[in-house]
Amino acid sequence: MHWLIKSEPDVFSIKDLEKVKQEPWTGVRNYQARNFMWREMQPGELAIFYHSNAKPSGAAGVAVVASEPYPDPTQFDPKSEYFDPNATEEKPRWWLVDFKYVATFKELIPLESLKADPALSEMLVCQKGSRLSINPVEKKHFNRVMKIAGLKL
DNA sequence: GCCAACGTTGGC
DNA sequence: GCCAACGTTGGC
Repeated sequence: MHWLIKSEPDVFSIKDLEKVKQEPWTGVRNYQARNFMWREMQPGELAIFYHSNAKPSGAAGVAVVASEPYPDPTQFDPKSEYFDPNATEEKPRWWLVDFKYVATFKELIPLESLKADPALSEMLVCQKGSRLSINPVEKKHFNRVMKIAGLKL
């Protein structure tokens, strides 16, 4: 499976990922998104790195799943904004994987362009009201975005 | 188990 | 900053 992961570039951008090389995807507090990381992602699977809440928002690059799932450490940290008082070390509630940097697109592909492409009309991120921070992406959609970006992996 | 109230996401 | 969409919470 391929994926799309959203991040606000003001908080953590594709450039930040390039700098640190690898990053634990902390702070996901949505069960659907968690389940994708916990139960479905396999190391080596590729993800479109998407900039949300940006000017403009859009597909910015590519990352790769770089770990097995493990408990999100921020859920146990009372000082973290992602602290969850209902989570325990014995029974963690939130799981994550690491992502490793793969590539940055020469130019960001704005959401507007993705939406304008008939080949991507069914891609989740193009749907109205799509809020999920981690989306599964069909291979044909992933390949299409790579083609638009002029990227050969 | 229903649903109103509330909170968050994210495009614009 | 606005607001549509939609997830979560909590009273009943």
